[in-house]
Amino acid sequence: MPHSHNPHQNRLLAALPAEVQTRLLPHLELVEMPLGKVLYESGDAMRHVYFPTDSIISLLYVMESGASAEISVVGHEGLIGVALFMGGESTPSRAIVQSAGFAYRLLGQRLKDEFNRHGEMLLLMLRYTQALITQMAQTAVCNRHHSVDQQLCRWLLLSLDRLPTNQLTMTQELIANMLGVRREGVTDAAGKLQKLGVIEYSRGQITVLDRPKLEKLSCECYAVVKKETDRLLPYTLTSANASIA
Amino acid sequence: MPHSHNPHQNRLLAALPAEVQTRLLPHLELVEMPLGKVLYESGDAMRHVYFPTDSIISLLYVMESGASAEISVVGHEGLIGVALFMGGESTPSRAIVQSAGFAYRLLGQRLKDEFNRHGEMLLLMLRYTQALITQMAQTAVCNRHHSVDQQLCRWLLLSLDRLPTNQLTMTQELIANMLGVRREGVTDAAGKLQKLGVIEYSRGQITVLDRPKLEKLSCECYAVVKKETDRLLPYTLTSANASIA
DNA sequence: CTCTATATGTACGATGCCGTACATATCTTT
DNA sequence: AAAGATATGTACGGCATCGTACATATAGAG
Repeated sequence: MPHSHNPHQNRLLAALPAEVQTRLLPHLELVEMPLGKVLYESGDAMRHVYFPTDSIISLLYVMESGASAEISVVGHEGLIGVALFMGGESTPSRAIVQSAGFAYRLLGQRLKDEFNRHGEMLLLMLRYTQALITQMAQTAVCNRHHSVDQQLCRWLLLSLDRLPTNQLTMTQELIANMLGVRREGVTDAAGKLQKLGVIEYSRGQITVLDRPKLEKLSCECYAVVKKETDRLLPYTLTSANASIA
Repeated sequence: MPHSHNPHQNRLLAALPAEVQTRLLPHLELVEMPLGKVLYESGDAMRHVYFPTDSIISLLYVMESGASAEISVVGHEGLIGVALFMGGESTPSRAIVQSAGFAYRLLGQRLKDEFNRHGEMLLLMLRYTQALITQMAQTAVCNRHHSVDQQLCRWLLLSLDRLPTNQLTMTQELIANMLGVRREGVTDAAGKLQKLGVIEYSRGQITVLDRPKLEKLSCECYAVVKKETDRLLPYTLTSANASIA
């Protein structure tokens, strides 16, 4: 599918004032994001931030035991590398491509240069960071209280929102790593959804057939995150939310 | 215990350059934080930020079902109300006093005024926010993979770090709400720790007798959060980390 | 000093997920 | 077409936690 690439496919880049976009454009580099690529490891100093378009990146925590759990999902609504401008430069998590696609890359220093102009870029990035915080918080809650069945629904919906189609390329093994459960647990949960006619899958290709039912089967966590993300990230930044004062 | 209060008892306030401290001082209001007081509810617009000194505040998520789970703990190392400067003004969580004490309160507008001077205040607040993010992420992981026994240890250590003594005033019922488990589960876990001579408790008074052993019994999550918080929040802000560029 | 509220202890079946083992199905390579 | 690799299906005992019920202990109020 040879479709054209455009920075506006990322919601954050699209929301920036024209002036900022013009300044940044020459520095935005389109990069391919193959499945499984690690953008940074736990503790790595980050050189770039990434604005995904049709790719999905997972923030994954890998424990001493080797077990893992997804902290949050980032797609065209956000960016990878908030630690770069939050001041820490690194985080104790891994950023790994969960669904192949593209992203625009920007040198960290360029972003900071833009911040130092004291314009709207910083404010937008902070708002996005709050959306990310919401997602992490909800992940914590979900891990505590909801069943694997519910969590799978939440996870599928979060992924779906970040893809142009209703098809996910995603093995059950991979999903299990993200949810931090056994692969067999995902098999069971996915089997139930298939039996209900909600999804259809085979060898890593998942098609969502009945999204409304998927939302009904999901826990409240999906809706909370979605609603808050939409609240925090208007498609265009208006003067109303463009000033810190 | 009639000890004197001082804004420097909060690590963030203490780390600010003298010039900023001088400016803020007239606006910092010492307020009492009684156990159970709700600083803000989910969705509330926040008027103030709070810098705890010897109090501990929980960010708690309350689900539709009424079940709850703690997202993060905030004490003298941090502040309550990051959403105020991150741009969202509210969050889908409750801030509730988990351990009584005091805090300094600052009108949100004063904080934003200080931010608009483009000084070090913003940078320090962002660094703290990253520490908070780390704690939330680790909570998510911990909820997924660790036993109630381990989580209780982590939770006691996080609380202990924010108190001046090794005594916590904390019923098992309250701890259960924070961890998002049954009260009986906490009774069991606490009973084991008492049998091991690690803690001693009765009717809401917990004394930690053997902190090293408590750390050994805890999962890695405590150490990860502690280390990252210390990395991100030096006790004094130096020029090395005072500039976004 | 008694009463009552609060805090903690104990028990037990139900359940959801785990660890493990192995079977089956589908794609890829040769 | 055969062989190997990958993905998915199924089964089963084990265990942590849950939901529930009830008992006991301690503090504070009257």
